[in-house]
Amino acid sequence: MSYDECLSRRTEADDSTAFGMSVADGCGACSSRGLCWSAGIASDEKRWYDNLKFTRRRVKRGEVLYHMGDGFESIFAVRSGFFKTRVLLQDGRDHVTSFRMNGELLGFDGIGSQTYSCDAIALEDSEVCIIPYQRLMQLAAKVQSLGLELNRMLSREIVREQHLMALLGTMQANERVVTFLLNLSTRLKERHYSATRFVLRMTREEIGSYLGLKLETVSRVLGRLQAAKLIQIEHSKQVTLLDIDKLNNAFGREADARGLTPNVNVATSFRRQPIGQIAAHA
Amino acid sequence: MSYDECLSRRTEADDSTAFGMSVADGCGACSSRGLCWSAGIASDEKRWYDNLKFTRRRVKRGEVLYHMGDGFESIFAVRSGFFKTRVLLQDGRDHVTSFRMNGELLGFDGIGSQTYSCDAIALEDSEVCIIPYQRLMQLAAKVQSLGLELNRMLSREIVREQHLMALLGTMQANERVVTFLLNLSTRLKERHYSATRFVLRMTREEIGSYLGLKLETVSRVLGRLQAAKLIQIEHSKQVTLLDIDKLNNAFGREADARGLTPNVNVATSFRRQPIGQIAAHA
DNA sequence: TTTGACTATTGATCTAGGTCAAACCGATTC
DNA sequence: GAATCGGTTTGACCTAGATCAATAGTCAAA
Repeated sequence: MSYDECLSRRTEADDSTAFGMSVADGCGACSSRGLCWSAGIASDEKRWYDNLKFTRRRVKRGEVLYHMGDGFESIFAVRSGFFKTRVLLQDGRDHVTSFRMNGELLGFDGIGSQTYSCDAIALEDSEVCIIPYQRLMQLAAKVQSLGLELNRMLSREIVREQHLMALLGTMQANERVVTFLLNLSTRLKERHYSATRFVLRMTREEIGSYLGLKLETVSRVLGRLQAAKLIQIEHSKQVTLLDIDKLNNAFGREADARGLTPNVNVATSFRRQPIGQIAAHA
Repeated sequence: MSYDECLSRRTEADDSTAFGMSVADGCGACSSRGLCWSAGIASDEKRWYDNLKFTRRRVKRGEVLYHMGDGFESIFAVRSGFFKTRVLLQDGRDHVTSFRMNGELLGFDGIGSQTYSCDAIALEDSEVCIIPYQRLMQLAAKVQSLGLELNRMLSREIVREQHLMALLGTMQANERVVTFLLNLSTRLKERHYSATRFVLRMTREEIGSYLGLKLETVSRVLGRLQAAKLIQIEHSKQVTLLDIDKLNNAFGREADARGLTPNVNVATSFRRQPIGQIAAHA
């Protein structure tokens, strides 16, 4: 089996539109190119993945990409749109564990138990590439760098979650929200969107769940940041970061590429201050 | 290169004691056998790992196995003893992200960036098997099931952290501590230790850091659990779970094999009650 | 353009858990 | 056996953030 045959699908049957599926152009032509895979792929082996073709699936806003408990078959790469993942607790509580945008991957949680351990839900009309795990691993058996890259991606997800745990375990509400905004900003910038002006795709409640806060608290912190002229919010969703440096110095940090970094580069005395004082200070 | 040669070390030079290193007996003879690897290894391929031999390293209580920022070369399997991992924040705060016992693995966080992203510290005199990542991947290139198993382990770590995030994001202090105790209990039981009577290797502060609580709060919750006759504590460290079912029904759940499960199997009305009332109820 | 369903803001109040401080305890060490 | 030390317990108090409740903005459907 050639590299191509291993993961691409060329038969007419696959070109169906059941569940909104269709065959994508190859990874080589993808606008997310360089975000999903390429980072760690040895350059001399790049040619194999330029020819990859994945089945795509459209997911409407509010629709579920996969459910906790569903049998695991594929991981997914977000082509366009925006997702959240959440774990459900038996008594009805839930917790948002990640937000995923264009070029980011979903479904790693299913590999271990062959069953997804969380829900993935589209927050706006989205499209994903379906990456069948079995076929991916067949290919990895031939292309060493692919297996290594997959390990790296899994490991980075572990580190991302470690940072988020540290955020949940140690940070104040103010810091959490600022860290969240700066992390979004960084990831958008990597995608050549504006780092300072963007739309919050998720509700205050979803932000709160992600950050371990109540929606009212999120709203209040955003209000305070706005009052301090550190950010501006229009129509609840449209955010402008007015002073990234000040935000960074106050609570955040040069957020690194992957995930929320907990390293708060700030004089200790600042950390607990109300936002107004921070703004006044710089 | 044979399977054996790939990972075992037989030369005299390696039999050194620098850094307390020595060559272990093969995995086949290891008392942790079946905890580290075997779960997911296809049975027909088992023979290869029975012959694996890893260099070992002793780590004294309080010593660091690896530091955040150290170059990544190996993952580690705990042979005996007890470890914590923690992430450090620049301003001095830290957060404990896991406790590891016999048969559990350390160092996955280093794969992604080729640099460990946290510290691993022994909480008692311990011994680990050193598993050189490069050689592991060389072997994985030949033994397909090994690569698959590694992915599964990484994925399970992701799920474990998701559960911990849900704990940190949604649970009360009482629930957190009970969940922690039940999780320890489950893991000890898997290792054929007592599920009801065990020693807490970590301080109250470390428990608190892990659970996102202050040490005083941990102490108080433990005190309340004891007053409610759900647990007993001697000399601060020796814990006896007096009624696992009641603990489970109150806050916990049949904790699953890996990691802290957040699924609280409990009537909502219970969740917020002081411990005394819970005990009185059942 | 009105209706209705969400979602977000804002204020008033409450409380779980944090903070501070003192005392205690067991294990060394002098 | 006194002194020291790291860890733990316990009490008194305080506060960040939760809770509860009222209001208002947003958007889509009728």
